[in-house]
Amino acid sequence: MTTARESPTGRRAEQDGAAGPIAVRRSGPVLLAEVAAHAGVSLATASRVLSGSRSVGEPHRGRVLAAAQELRYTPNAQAQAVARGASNVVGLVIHDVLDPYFSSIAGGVMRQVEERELVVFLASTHSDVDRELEFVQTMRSHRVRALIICGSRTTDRVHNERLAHELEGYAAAGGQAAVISQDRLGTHAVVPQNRSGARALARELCRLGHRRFAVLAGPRGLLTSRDRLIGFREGLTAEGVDVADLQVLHGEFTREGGESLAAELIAAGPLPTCVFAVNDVMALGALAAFRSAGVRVPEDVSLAGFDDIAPLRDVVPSLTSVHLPLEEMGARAAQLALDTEPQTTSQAVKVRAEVVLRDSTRRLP
Amino acid sequence: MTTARESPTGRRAEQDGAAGPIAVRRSGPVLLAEVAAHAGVSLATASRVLSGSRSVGEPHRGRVLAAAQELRYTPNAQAQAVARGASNVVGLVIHDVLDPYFSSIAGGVMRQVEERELVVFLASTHSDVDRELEFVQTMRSHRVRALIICGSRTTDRVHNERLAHELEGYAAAGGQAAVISQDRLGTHAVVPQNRSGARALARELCRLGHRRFAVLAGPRGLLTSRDRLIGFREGLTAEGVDVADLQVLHGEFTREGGESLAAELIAAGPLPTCVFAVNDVMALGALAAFRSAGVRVPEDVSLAGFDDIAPLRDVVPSLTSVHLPLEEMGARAAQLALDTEPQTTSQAVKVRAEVVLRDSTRRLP
DNA sequence: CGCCCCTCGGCAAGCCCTTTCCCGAACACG
DNA sequence: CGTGTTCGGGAAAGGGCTTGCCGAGGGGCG
Repeated sequence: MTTARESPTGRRAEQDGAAGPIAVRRSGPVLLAEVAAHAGVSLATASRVLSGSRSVGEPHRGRVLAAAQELRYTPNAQAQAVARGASNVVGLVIHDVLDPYFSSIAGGVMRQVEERELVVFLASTHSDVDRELEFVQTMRSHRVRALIICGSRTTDRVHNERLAHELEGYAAAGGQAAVISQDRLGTHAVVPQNRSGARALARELCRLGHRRFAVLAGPRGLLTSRDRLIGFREGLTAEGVDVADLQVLHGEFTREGGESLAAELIAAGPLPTCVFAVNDVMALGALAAFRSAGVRVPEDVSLAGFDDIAPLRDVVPSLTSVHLPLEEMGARAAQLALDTEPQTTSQAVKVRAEVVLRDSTRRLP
Repeated sequence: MTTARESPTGRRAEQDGAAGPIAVRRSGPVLLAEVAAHAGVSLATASRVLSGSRSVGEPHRGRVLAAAQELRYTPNAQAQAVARGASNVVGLVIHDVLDPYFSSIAGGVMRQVEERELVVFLASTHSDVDRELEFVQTMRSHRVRALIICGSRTTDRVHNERLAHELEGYAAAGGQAAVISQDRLGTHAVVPQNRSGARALARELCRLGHRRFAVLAGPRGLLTSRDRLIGFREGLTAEGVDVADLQVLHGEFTREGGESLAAELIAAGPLPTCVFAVNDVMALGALAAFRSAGVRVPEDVSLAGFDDIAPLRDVVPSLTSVHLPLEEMGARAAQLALDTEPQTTSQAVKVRAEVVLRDSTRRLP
């Protein structure tokens, strides 16, 4: 022991002779070369022992291992990635970790990633399309082996094209990408059945006797919101409800959005018998708004959401929603990106949406 | 003026003889050398233009930029990190993304990280101490510039020592670390006032007239749980409540844990007037258990938690808890790790905990 | 007993960048 | 017109690691 510091790895410090205010730094990480020297073998041998790329005879093997342990050697993963030409990191781009929808998906992705002993780069866009683009760049620059993007498709043509372009660039550079909630990007895709889910929900609500509805929708440009709205309309029509009467309010895709839209709805006059918030986060906001306005759910108005996010478990009244297997969606996307051979044609996985009727929607007499 | 075409930067495929814009789409990322060749300048010049490390004359500058754009060049961040000897990634180790406590903290960390244009490696240990250790290794191996660990200290001496050892190794290799909820590890630390927060809570509950309490605690070895329990006891004592009567049940630090402990409590016989769950996730579990057993909160029993996690907003009755500024804690930890000069003595930040009385705890007549 | 093949170390040439060093050209000034 | 000073560009030396290739030794087999 105690020899750890004397390794003669001369840096370029020798040049400036005595004049150098720079001390003998040698404080950085331990190098493979030092391990090799310590063990009295060549660099190559040390490398082979530690990365197990080829068998190495016992005497040397043991010495290298011992040296590595003693010196507390940690391989430089960056350098390894460069040398091997392949990294073991996965990129994950979501809107926001704080949103249970995204954190559930992230959870699913991470499970898969961990199983394969990879690491994940997490980036959150906070719903900013430019940041999304930027992150694809970043991830590509880090040469992530797989990239999973969980955004929401918009009608913004320019952005869609740019994104597709970036992803194509990423794929051309040899990466695998999977996108959740978006297709037509030339990558693997995991897409929930927004439309048919909403349609089924409309049907169930109609069967409970509802005829007058309001929809709290997200921004107009958001396809997820739009699909759900369209599906809901279709469902109503199929049940013989006149969709001309349907009140549709557009707002932010957030809790605050739901809250203010619900407030608006209350202010606007007589409530419909049932309100459909196109996602659960908005539904929770709406629930809060109703509660603080003294509107009882479901007695005064029924309320349904979409996604079936985790925090719903603890809400009273329990919220009717359309269940999406969020973790599974994340996991599936990760599998697509990680287990598919590059160059394979991209797959699109449809995820089933299932209506779950709970206490927030009552049967009308 | 030489045509500068002589650059023999041939790639491994040099089959198409003279001239011409590059047509052969070699798979894999575009290299800096290709950009340089395309622009007709040297590698060094291209590098300087793209990383802005030194001024480059306009004619060349423009050509390099154009070439990079045309070829869709993306620098290899890994190689850059190796060459520069510094990476721009931050490691974040938490227990579980799905747990709102951790995702809030993660949110705070990410905000700071994003502001600085860095990226984060996220790892979740699922409360497995060995994985925690392993991840510190991994992060170190990736040479993350800063490492933030958000675990919970246990009484497991061996593990604590190992962790301290790993972190010391990380620091010795030049990294900055900050730990949330743990101190004495020789790193920066952000620690909530668990004990005094619980003490204050106990006081408030006593002032509401409660005298008979039960505590739903986490695993015995978890210091976070233990500190809160101790603080709670202290608070009770200060208010003249005999802690010998205190029922303490230990279980998992999760929703299920809270749920089954509450069920146990119910089964055990007459309920105390107030139950303190040492964290909110457990409190939510307990609430569910009470509800399904027909025990009304707060009429039949008062319930208080700790942490004030986000989903609490939508729970009825609104839950009394001890507020911790979770996002801020994450942000603070990130700041400590990112803005402090290496070699500085490590700082410990105490985070204030504040009792928030809500509807789940009623005043006794 | 000789041959061949197989195992295992080591050298050195990569991987893709950055950065230092150095030199020629361009500019200012006396 | 010479000299000093930028300034900009190229070549080459790293940065820490992997790996193709060669050669030396050792065993199995004919």
